[in-house]
Amino acid sequence: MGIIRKTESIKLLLTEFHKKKVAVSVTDLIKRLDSKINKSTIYRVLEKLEEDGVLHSFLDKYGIKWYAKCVACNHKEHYDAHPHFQCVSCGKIDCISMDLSIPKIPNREVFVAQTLIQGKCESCIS
Amino acid sequence: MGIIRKTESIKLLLTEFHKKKVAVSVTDLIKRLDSKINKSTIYRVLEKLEEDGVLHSFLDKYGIKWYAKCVACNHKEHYDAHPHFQCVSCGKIDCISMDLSIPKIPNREVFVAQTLIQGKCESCIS
DNA sequence: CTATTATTGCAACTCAGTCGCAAAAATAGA
DNA sequence: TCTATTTTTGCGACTGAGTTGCAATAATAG
Repeated sequence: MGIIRKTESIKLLLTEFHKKKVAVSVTDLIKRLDSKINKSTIYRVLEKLEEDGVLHSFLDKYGIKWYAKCVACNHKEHYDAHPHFQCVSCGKIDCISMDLSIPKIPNREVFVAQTLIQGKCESCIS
Repeated sequence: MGIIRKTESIKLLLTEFHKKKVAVSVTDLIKRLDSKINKSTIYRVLEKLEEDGVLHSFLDKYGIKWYAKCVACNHKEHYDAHPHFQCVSCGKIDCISMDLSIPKIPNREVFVAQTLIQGKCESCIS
């Protein structure tokens, strides 16, 4: 169902994603917005923004949840076909605009494929 | 460094992977071997077997840790280039023997790519 | 402005995974 | 085979991400 009322928490969280082009981890949001929004609220708002196709989520290599702005997603088609890149040095994650074709597998019906690429980002290559 | 001594726990855990070709979640192993091996020991043994290149690990769509037997891995080259397939109905995970090429990305140094494919397995397609 | 309904904060909880430490088990060497 | 050494195990307590129920608060319709 998603967002019905425009609340302060929702505005604050949307601002976080407007000012950053990269993905943001929920744990990071909780730390930074601690004085302003409750942890449960953060989880609940992000969940709704994902339902609305505003954000998409995925887990990093540690199983931590991240969110990023959707560009081509909406609430009908929300497949996150693009891969995510996590820097092993600084931990930062970017959405890579690259359309990895979802592989077909015999005898199985494939819905989604999530790819997490690991390596060093531009700033961390010394 | 990996396994140094052949203990009962190690034998038991190796048996679990010999009799199954599919991946096994740590939580499942803990439930099934509860009376025989302590939870901490299970985590520690699996970690060592991964160091030795006997098993490889990955996280499923819920962030839960799974292990599977390595076929072409060893302690020097341990890249898990193959994708994993998780059935959204029964939760079972298989290693798919398909060599997805690791994508190259401009300005970044890429080490590993992990792909989790989601869909319905043969038994769950109705 | 008020009634209704969605949203929030709070505190307590769940559950996977980790850690320190003393006890037990495996191995090497005599 | 026995003993000393070192690894491995079990235990219990802990950590930290994410969830839940509920009462209080805030947004919206009318």
